[in-house]
Amino acid sequence: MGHACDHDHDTAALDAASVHQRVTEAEARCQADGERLTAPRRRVLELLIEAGEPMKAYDLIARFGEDGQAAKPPTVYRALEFLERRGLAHRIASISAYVACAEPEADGDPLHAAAFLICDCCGATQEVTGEQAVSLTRAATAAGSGRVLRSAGDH
Amino acid sequence: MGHACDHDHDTAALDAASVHQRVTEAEARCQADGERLTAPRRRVLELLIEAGEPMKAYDLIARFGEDGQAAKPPTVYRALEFLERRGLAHRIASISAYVACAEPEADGDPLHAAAFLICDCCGATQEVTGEQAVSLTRAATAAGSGRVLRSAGDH
DNA sequence: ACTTATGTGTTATGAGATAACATCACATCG
DNA sequence: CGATGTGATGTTATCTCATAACACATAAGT
Repeated sequence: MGHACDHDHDTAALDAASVHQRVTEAEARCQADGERLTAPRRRVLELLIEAGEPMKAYDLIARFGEDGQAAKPPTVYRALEFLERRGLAHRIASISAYVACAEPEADGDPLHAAAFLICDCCGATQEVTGEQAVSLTRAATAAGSGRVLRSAGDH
Repeated sequence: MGHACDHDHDTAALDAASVHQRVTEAEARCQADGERLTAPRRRVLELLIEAGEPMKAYDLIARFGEDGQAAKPPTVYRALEFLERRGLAHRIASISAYVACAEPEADGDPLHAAAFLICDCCGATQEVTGEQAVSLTRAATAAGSGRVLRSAGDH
């Protein structure tokens, strides 16, 4: 998901401490819900948060091991499935990529609706939720200035 | 995309004559725009209209030949790319499927925004456009009664 | 007719995702 | 403590989805 354009997006680059903090918060939320943020799940979440942008599954697979060792696909796909279930990550089907949720605790429901503004020229994304998503969807459609992907969770 | 549930969706099953009519209309629109609805493109559009529901690319590939002969993947993918470009079909990334556009002439822009209500239990879909899409997106999100996928064309 | 655009046919391969099965960790209960 | 059930992991293999690359054909424009 490399950027290759001259304009700017407000990318929230995270330092190591912030990444660790967000992972720890996620762990606390899982424990509170009686779920286990196990090692591979934690590792995948960490990679997603570090990246700060959508990542391809096979990039996660390649980066999984501490020493540059790749993981086996099911390891990462299962972790992603868990993270999605817990509302900690989203799959963006239109670009076959995965991204850490920007606001895991935005509302009571962890499976909150999410929308993504995806820059057509460089792939940068921004997540929005709730009513904001609806109005941004409308605005983006009117402007034709990008793709908007919106998906609600299963019932 | 087989249905396997007991409830009903208003599926607009089309007879052969209606299919033919819609293909002919599409052809007329293409000619008017200086585009060519060539044989493979026409065939793929016909398959999509006949189906009346989203179809997987490889199902189209399998059904492509008149005599049960499969097509080669690029043949169908190229046709789909064309149909999408002309606003005659949509790709539904969340389920990796393709569907004939329900209202190719809904507005001036052939690349109109489209939204799909996808039944989580049987996969039945319904396309909506324009402002209706926005309000249905809102409603479906609130109800949690399905997936909503919305995408605007490139600029 | 010549040339350029665009579309097609074909082979091969890349990218994304999951099925199936064995094994392991852990909580719970007898 | 040990048995048992449940959920998570590791591993192999395979499946589905999609496109690259190249040769050939068929318009459309001059």
